Amino acid sequence: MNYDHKKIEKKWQKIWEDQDLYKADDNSKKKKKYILDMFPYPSGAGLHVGHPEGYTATDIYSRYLRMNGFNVLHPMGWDAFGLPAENYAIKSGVHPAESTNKNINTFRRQIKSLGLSYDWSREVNTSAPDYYKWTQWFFLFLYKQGLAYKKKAKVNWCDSCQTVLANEQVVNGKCERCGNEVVQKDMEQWFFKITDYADKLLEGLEKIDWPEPIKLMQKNWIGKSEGASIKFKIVDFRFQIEVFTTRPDTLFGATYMVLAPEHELVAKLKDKITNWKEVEEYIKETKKKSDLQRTDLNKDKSGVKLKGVKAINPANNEEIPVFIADYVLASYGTGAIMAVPAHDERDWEFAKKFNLEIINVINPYPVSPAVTSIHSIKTPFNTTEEIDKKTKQIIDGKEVWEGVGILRNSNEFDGMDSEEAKKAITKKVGGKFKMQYKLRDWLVSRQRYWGAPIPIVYDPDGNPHPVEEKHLPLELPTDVDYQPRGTSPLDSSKKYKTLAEKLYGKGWYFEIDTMDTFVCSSWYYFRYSDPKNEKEFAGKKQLKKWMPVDLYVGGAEHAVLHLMYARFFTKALHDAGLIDFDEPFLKLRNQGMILAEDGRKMSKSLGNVINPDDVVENLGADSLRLYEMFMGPLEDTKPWSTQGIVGVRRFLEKIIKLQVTNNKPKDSSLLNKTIKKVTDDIENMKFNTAISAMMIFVNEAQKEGVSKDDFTKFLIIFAPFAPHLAEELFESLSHKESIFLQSWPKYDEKLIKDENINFAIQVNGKLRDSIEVLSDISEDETKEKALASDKIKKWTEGKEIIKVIFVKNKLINIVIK
RNA sequence: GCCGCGAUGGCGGAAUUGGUAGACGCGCAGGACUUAAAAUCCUGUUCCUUCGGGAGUGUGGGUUCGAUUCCCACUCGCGGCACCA
Repeated sequence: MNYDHKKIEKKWQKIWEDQDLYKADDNSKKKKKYILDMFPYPSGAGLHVGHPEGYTATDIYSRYLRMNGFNVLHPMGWDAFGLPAENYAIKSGVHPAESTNKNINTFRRQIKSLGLSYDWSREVNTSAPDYYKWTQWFFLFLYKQGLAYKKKAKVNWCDSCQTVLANEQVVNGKCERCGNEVVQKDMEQWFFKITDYADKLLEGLEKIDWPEPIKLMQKNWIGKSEGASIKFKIVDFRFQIEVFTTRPDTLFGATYMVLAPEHELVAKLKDKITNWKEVEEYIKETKKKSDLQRTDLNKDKSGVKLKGVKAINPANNEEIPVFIADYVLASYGTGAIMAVPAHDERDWEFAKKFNLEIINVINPYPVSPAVTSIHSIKTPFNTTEEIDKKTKQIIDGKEVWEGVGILRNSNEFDGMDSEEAKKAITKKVGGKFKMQYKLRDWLVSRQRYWGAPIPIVYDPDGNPHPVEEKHLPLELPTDVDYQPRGTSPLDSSKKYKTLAEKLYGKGWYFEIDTMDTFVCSSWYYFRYSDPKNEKEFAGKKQLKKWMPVDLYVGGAEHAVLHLMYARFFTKALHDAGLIDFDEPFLKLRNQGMILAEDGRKMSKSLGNVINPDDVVENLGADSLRLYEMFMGPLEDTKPWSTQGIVGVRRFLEKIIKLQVTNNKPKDSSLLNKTIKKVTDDIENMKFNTAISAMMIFVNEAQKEGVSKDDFTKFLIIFAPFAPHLAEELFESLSHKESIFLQSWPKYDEKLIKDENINFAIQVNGKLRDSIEVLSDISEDETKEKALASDKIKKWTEGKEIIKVIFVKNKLINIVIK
C-alpha cells in the first residue's frame, strides 16, 4: 500500500463527521472531562503553524481520554471581535462582519483539515448577536453587582487621526498609523472593579495546577505590598498629606515629601504656594507627556518645590519641604510619598539634584548567618571590612541602603531591628497598616465599532441606566461610518439613536462605546457547555455537568490579561451564587512559539512563513500533527525544520510497510514498554518522547516482523497522534468499528521487566566495563563478576579497594586508592 | 533595574528520586540496489588521540564514591514588569 494521505484523510474526516464521533454527550453517565484550547482570533492571514501545536496536544489528550472511558467536551470557536477587522473596513470599505465571517470560514476549513476531534455542534462566535447578547448580560450582571462603573480616565489619543488608540496601536509613544506623538486625553470610560478581587485572585492561585512562572506573573501583576498609611500635617493648613509606605521604619529619615502633579491637594494649596506660576507650568508640562515619557527610567528626575508649604514629619516634628514631581504616580497609593533619600534610590537621586538633606537611619547588619537566615535575606557582604566600608559610605550620605538593618538617628528606636521598627514607629505616629495593590480596575470601554455594544442607556439628563434584559441583544448597528472622527463610530448611526428613543422616549440615547474584546473571551468557556441556550448564558445543569475546565492549553501571551479576567468573571459569578466553583481552569499548560527555519519569528515581511495548508497538502495532516508534537517539549520555543518533518513522514511510511504476521509474539516486552511509555507520556503531555518510543517499536517491528495482535495494540496507542492513518490501517485489519471506539490497551507489569540487564562497572566513578547479568542480581554476585572482569582487573591491580557502591539494576562503583 | 525561564553533538532534542550523557529524529559519510539518479535498505557518526586512553552538558568554584541533575559566583539568550514608594 502506498501512502495516499490526501485520500485517507479526506475519507476519514467525512466518516467521523457522519458518525458524530466526537460529540460531547450531555446525558452520558460517564465521567466528564473538559479539554479546552484558547480560541483563535480569525485573522486575515489564516491559520499559523503555531495554532496546530496546542490544538494537536489537546486533541491527542481528548482522544486518549475518550478511549479511557471519559465523556469529553472538546470544543472550538472564534474570538471574532477586534480591531484588525475594523482597520480593514476603514481601508477597504468591507464591513467587519463580512471579512470576519470570511476569515472564520477559512479558519474552520483549515482546522478541520487537521483531523481534530472537536464537537463542532458547540462552535461559538463572539461577534454573533446570540453570543454577544450574553456578553452584554455579563456587563449588566457586573453593573448590578456594583462591579461596573464609569469615570473619567486617560486614553491614548492621536491628534492627527482624531481617534482614540488602543494600547497596541501605540508604538514607542507614537501612533501606529501616522507616526504622530500620542497624547493622553481625559474621557469618560467604563471600568470593571477587578481590584475588589485582588486578594481572591491571589489566593486562588494556590489551588490550581498552572505553570509556576504564570502564577508568578499574575502575582506580580496584582502586586500586593504590605505597608503603612501615615498622615503628615501641613503647617498652618487644615488638610493633611496621607502617604503609603512599605518602610515606616525609615520615617525619621523622611526629609521631604512629594505629591504627584495631579494630586488634588495641589489646587487646594494654591493660596499658600508662593511660586504658583512655576508650579502650574510644571503641571501643564506633565499633562503633555505620555505615560511612556513619564516613566522613562533613564530621564533625570524633575520637580518643583511648593514654596510656602511645609509639612511636619510626625516622628520628630521637623518641618520638611513639599514638592511636586512626576516620578510620583497619582494612580498608586495615595499619590503622595514621604521621601527618604538615604534609603530609596529614587528619592536619593531627587535629593542629590535638589540638594536636600539626606539622613541615614538604618545601618546594614553585620555579616552574620543568624541574621541573614532570620530575615531570609542575602547579605551582599563577605567580610567585616566590606561592611564597615559600606556602612561608612551610607552614613556619609554617599550611598543608598535599601536593605534591612539596625536603626540609628531615630531617637528611642535607635538600635532596634528594622522589621520590628516598622510596627513600633507606625504605632507611635498613629499610622495604619495597609495593603496596597498594583492591580488597577479594568478599563473595558472602547471607542470602536467592531465590538459588543455596552448595554447602557442615558436619560435626557445624561444619567446612565442599564438596558433591560428583554431588549438584549442590543445589536450593533450597520449604518455607521467607520472613519475615526474623535468619538465611537456608533455615534454616526441614525438607527441606533432612533431605537433608543423608540424604546425609552425622547432624548434618551445609548452608550456609543463598545466593549474590550477581552470581555467576550472572559466567559466563552461557559458558553460551550450550553451554546444554544436562549434563556441563560448557560443552563445550571449544563454548567454543573461540564465546568470547570479540566485542561486549558494556549500561548503564554495570555498569562496575565485573559486568564486574570476569566478568573475574575468566574469569581464574580461564584460570589453571586450562580456557580459553585470559583476557578475556571483547573490545569493550564502553555505551548511554546514555533519560529521560522531561520530562528526568527515567522512574518510576512521576512517571507519565512510556513503555511499549514501547504504542509497538509504535501505531507498530510498526520505528518504535520506528528511533527509538531515531535519537535520538542510542548512549552518550548522551537524552530521549524522542513527537513525534520520529512523524518516523521518516513516514520508513517515505515508503519504502512510493516510485515504483519499471524504468529504469536515471542516476547511482547517491547510492546508493553511502549504502551507504558506512551500512556505515561500522554498523561504528562510529553508527546515528543511518546513518539520516539513508538519509533523504537516500529524500528524493531521492521526488523523482526510484528504479530497482528501486537500491531493492533500499537495502532490503538498510535491513533491519537495520527488519527487518519491509524484508522485506515485499523480498517485494513478487517475491523468494522472506528479505532477511537476501542479501549486503551493495558500493559503487563511482568512483561516490562527485562530478564537481562546491562550492568555498568565503574572504577572511581568512571565507566570501565559493563556486563550482561540477570536482573535483581545480588550485590555480592555482581561484585564478584565485576572484579573478575579483565578490563576491571587492569584498573584494580595493585590498588587498595576502599569501598564498593552498589546500585540495584544499574551499576557498581569500585572505589580504589 | 527587578522578576521568571533557559544554555547538552553539525541541527531539533533524550536522560525516573544524583547512577552507563547524547535515546529518537534530521543532517552528514560509506556501502547495497540501479545503466544512472531519486526513493529504499544496511553500517558509522560528541571531540581529541601516539588507539593505551583522555576530555566533554555556557564559564569558574564547591558538595559527593559518583553531578546535565544539588549549592555558590558569573556570562550569554529569551520572556514579563518597569519611578508601584
